[in-house]
Amino acid sequence: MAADPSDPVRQRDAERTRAEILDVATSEFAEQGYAGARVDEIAASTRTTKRMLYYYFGSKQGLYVAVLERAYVGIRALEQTLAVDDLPPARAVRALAELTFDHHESHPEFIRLVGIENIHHAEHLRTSPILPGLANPAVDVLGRILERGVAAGLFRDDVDALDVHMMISAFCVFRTANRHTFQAIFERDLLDAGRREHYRRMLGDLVVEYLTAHVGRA
Amino acid sequence: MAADPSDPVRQRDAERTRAEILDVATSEFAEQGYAGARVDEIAASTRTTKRMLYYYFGSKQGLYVAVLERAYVGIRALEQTLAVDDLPPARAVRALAELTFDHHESHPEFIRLVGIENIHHAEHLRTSPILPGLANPAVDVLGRILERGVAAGLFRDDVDALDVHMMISAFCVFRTANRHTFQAIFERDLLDAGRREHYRRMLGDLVVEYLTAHVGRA
DNA sequence: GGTACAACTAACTAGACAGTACATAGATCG
DNA sequence: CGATCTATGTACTGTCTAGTTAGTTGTACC
Repeated sequence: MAADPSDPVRQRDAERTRAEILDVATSEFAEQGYAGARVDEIAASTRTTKRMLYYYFGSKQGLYVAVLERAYVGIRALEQTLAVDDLPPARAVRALAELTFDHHESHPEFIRLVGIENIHHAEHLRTSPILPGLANPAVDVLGRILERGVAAGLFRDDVDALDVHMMISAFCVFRTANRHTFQAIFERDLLDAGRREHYRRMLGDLVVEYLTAHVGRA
Repeated sequence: MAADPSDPVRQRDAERTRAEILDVATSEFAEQGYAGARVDEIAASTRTTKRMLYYYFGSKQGLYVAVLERAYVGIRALEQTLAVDDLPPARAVRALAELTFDHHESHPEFIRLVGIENIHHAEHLRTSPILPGLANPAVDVLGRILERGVAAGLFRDDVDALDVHMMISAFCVFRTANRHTFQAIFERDLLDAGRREHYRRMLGDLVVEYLTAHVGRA
């Protein structure tokens, strides 16, 4: 539906047009994959035309990279709201894990984009000037929590922040990313609302039990 | 390279041709995704022509479903070799987790196919007449181990086999599936040979510590 | 040794797709 | 109130791509 006829006085607004294209492109790429997404389809779902898409983003790939960048930047901004430095270590890891859990659950399109990007060996992510160097608040916070936990003799010391981040991500990403094959094969919907608390606690237990195992005993 | 000229006497062999097409299609689909894979490209990497591909599989989608079916059937067959019923429960779960770990590490194209299938909401998997009903040896074995563990008072009783299977899969799938974005962002190769044992032990610890946490104490 | 069917090939086509040439209209500022 | 630049729209194109048409050749069996 290009050029909405119910809006006869077409206002110019570069930022709005850009943002609208990015919104539509995000869901189209997340839904269809990079190769499966259609530039014409994205343009048609916009109040503007395909020409604008090339005007602002240069190419299909340019648009895709812009979508990826915006998605990552948004998540990193959210991670920065983390304030768990006064919680005891075990409580803090659990809080962080649960924040990741909640975030991934409410941003399935981000998870899908990451999955798609992995299919393409992260080649687009790598070509982005900003993405590879983006700061990682969650991992930094995790690093400080682990330090405190190890210093207090509560946590094991043979893992680093990246390992624990990987554990948490793996659980949360799988639940969203592999939902469909899991349901088709096992007839269990991992995102069923009734199971949500179960999995949330399971993740927290998993991480905390692992970190505190056999420490101070034996 | 259709019609290899170094083989002047072209032998007819339906099974070989079929299998060769499936081999090539498996890597092409795993590498490029469903929409990104090119039928011409698959045909060109075969000793036969595109027409044969349609002769045997009807359509691009038919070929893709056949690839998926063969991949799943292969894995299920491998899972059936599991024999851990005489090991003590904790040892048995660890063995099963490590088998999944090893398997996923050595079959990245299967992991990729599953990821691709999830992008498409498992619609192809669902249309397959055999895939949704395929038996699941790993989950059955896991169920028996958990029963033994709970009965012996060693394991917690608030998880079922599917939950534990999910935990194990999540860890193993993430390591392979998200390898590229993880490396691009954190500069750590999750499949680095030097880290392999670390992650293998980490997975075993994770699952066993979780299952045995607070049981028989408190 | 002929016939019938399965296995196979080459060349083609219609439609889809990313990308573009060219024209024009709103905003901004003198 | 005109010059100029930014934003926008229409209509088009060359190429790629899944799928097909119209056959030919090997092989098993009578």
